[in-house]
Amino acid sequence: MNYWLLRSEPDVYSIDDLKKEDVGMWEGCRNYTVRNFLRDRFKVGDLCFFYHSNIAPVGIIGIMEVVREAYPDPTQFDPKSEYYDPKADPANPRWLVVDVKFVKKFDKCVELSALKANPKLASMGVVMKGQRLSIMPVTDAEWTEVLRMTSED
DNA sequence: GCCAACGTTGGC
DNA sequence: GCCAACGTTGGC
Repeated sequence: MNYWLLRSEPDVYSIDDLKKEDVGMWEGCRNYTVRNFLRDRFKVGDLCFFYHSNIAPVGIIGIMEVVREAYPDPTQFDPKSEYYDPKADPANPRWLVVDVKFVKKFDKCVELSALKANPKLASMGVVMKGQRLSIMPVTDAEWTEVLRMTSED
């Protein structure tokens, strides 16, 4: 199984929104690298960090689990959606989603500044400059280390 | 709101 | 297939 980090702006979709729904569709990814992760590497049972971007505090706020593997993102065909893609072909969809289930919300956000300050996480995608993917793989070691940080004071 | 960095597009 | 221009992202 794999570990992932999924970014979302809480304005658009927050961990509290996911908690309310319990199972949510991770919609709106419009990047081919991310699409390929979803298509090729996301498996049921994979665990994901939920990362809040753009609004303070920026950082990892909880955990979710993949409960359904990749299928076509319905928003690409919906002209009313902000994710509508006029070039998307229903016979050969470009964009995919997975379903994720709420697992837990951390008592305290593991902030980006704390991630950056931890030398063990120096190679973690999210702390690296210019790394803008909304979905990134997380290594076993990084996963364990971030979890350890949630129990720090 | 700014800016750096990167992905995507389109002309050639 | 290259590459410049443009758009978008995300942290601050």
